[in-house]
Amino acid sequence: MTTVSSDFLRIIHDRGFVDACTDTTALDALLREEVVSAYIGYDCTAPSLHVGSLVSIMLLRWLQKTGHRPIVLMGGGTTRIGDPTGRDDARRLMTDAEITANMAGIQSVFAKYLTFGDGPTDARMVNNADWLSTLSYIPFLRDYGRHFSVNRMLTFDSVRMRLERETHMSFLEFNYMILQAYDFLELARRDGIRLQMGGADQWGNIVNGVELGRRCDGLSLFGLTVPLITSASGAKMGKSAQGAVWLNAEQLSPYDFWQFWRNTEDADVGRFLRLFTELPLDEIARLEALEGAEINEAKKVLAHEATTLAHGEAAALAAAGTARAVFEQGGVGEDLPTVTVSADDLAAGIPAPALFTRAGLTVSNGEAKRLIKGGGARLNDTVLDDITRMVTDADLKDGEIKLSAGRKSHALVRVS
RNA sequence: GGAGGGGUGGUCGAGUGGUUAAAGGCACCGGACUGUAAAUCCGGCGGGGUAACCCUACGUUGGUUCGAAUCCAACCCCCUCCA
Repeated sequence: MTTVSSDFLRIIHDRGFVDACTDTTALDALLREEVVSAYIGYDCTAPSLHVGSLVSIMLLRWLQKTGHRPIVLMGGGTTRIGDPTGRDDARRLMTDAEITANMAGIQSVFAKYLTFGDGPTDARMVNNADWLSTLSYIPFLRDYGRHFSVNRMLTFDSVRMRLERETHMSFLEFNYMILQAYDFLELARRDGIRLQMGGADQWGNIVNGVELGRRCDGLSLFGLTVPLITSASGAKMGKSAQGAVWLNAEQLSPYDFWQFWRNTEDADVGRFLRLFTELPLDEIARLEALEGAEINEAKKVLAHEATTLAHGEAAALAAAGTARAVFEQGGVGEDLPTVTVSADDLAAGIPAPALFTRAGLTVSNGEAKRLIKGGGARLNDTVLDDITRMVTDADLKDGEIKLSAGRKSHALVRVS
């Protein structure tokens, strides 16, 4: 491994953030000399970001902590094109209204991880719709299109994969990499941004931007990618019992977020502690050395630290408290998902499968019945084996009813 | 524009007139074993119904037939070759 001496590169190397860099030595020198502005682009394809993006967010956080300036680029313009990277079919074109709504959700995530403002190392947020949507076709082609070799573009993974698999790729999508490259040039011109970072799958797009900067303006730009994070058993990271692991509390409760980290595979604990927490490396080394059931302590630390960053310490402690009550004492906790039913409904009796669905533990009555038949459903911690069972106010214990789907998913029913 | 191939469930991929809600794999959800881990094994895996059963589904729309994912027609889209 290359020896680096700048704080930023040293830390991110040691913590396992670096997949590839266009010129480590020169970037290291630059980082020692001046405050470097670096950006990462995020497309607005969903109303929040999920843990897949968290590695890059932590990277921006370290950048800021080591005295540099992080720039968050919202892909308001490029999202209208659709990045073909890693996909073998075109994205559904999104409406401007969807993109705008998604952008608002994504912006709120960054406020928790970065300090925004006007100071030299304060983070800033920019939107590429500001310059992309006003481009004129002919001038753009003459000024920038001539720097792109189609022969070369065809060799990039994102395009080659489509060609090899013989799946359709529209000219619209083909242009994505050109626009992303142009973003880098535009940001370099506007704000002197020198470095673009991103996921390993963005390598080709990033290199295009570095080269465009050199060809057009003789700029010395840099690219750095972080590895795609998969779990030790090979699965793409980011699934919880409720689906994707979103970073917004509205999409995924802090309790479920905490649970996601608590359920990390043993083999991933050390790596995840380095990537997703800011604990000192010697402390992490101690935690990951724990054996057998002891390593659960390390998972709790991971859950606490990661949840504190995303949702604040109070939410992390509350989640831990609920988890302790539910898993270690077999009780209930305030953070469990709650559904309220009317007193009349409950007095009349609610079929158990319907109640499981209303509580969000199952998505349909059929699934709830299957859960019951399979022995995975519990009512107040007692296995429920009758799909015709009616749940009534007689089932209330201390004013609530605890429903469980499997060992890990629980919900509370209360009367309004 | 011409010729040929193809569009199947979350995904990959079988299936060419009836027991096909559609083989198999993956993903996912339960159960057992555990440590709220991994691996392994078992079960489930469109919707509604206690059930009998009903509804929806194999690119789209029509048609043939007692009966269609399977046959026919038109249309849409993708791939390959030719011009």
